[in-house]
Amino acid sequence: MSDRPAESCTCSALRRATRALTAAYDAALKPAGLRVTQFALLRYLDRLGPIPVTRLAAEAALERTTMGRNLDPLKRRGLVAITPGAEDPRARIVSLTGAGREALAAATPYWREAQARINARVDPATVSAVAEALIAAS
Amino acid sequence: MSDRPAESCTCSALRRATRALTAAYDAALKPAGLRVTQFALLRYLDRLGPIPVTRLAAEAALERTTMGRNLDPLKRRGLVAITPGAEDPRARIVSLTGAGREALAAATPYWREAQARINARVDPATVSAVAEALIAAS
DNA sequence: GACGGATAGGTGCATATGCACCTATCCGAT
DNA sequence: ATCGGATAGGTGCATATGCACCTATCCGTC
Repeated sequence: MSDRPAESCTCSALRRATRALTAAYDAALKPAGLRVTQFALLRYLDRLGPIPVTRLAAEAALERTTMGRNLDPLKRRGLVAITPGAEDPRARIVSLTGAGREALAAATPYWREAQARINARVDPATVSAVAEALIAAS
Repeated sequence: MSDRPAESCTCSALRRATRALTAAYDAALKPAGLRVTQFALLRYLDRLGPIPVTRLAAEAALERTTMGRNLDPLKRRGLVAITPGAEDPRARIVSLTGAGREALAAATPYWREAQARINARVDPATVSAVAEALIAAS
């Protein structure tokens, strides 16, 4: 057991903040039956349209296999559809279903509420700047 | 598929930054055979001394059961020991073993290196401030 | 001393994350 | 036409995270 005040770990501090923030968003989205990760994924699909898994993963800066698995619960609930690519049969094209679009629309007000609550207390531009700087520095 | 530029999700941005930062720290700590979560846990134990799981979880702002499971790989590798509490037999007292102390010491230079690299590029005080503000706002 | 709420912890389940390794297909060079 | 590297994706494994629900023990009150 050491003495001396411990220098705080930048990474652990950020992980902790992310846990707290994720819990807040998840709680806000709970009535819509989505987690913030799932909501973000549906939003990507809405913005990008039908897209292969690997490109979707690149867009979200997620590991390819992670994206594959994150799609599973949405697939199971019928919010996204996965079809083989027309040109390249290896590709799996992910797209929003009607139910997915509805779920996204239903969840968006809850997300906006969470977003507004947080953004009112912490300047979102600052958060963005810090986040981008950390990504660049990593 | 909507048009209009998408307002970026504060939570997703932070999650993404945390993934990147965690990967950087994990890579830095790889020679020491620890992940940043595990390193942070060993550091807590070093600072706090033998401590029951629930209190350790509270210190780290982690869910109690999450802490229990995060201890598993460290337990398996003999870096921490878990003994029943002397006064309260329900309590499980977690403590650093000799091997745990050695692993912590061996990993610390790698952690410092990662910490220095990041802190040189992103002001750690700003990161701390943002992290704390987000925790308070959540 | 017995009862009942509070407290310490564990287990099952589900999601989130990434690595190592595998298969299948594509496509350019020969 | 074929061969070999590149590319799309999946699976197994391990960790990280938290919720719901369970047991065991403690302790104050009667």
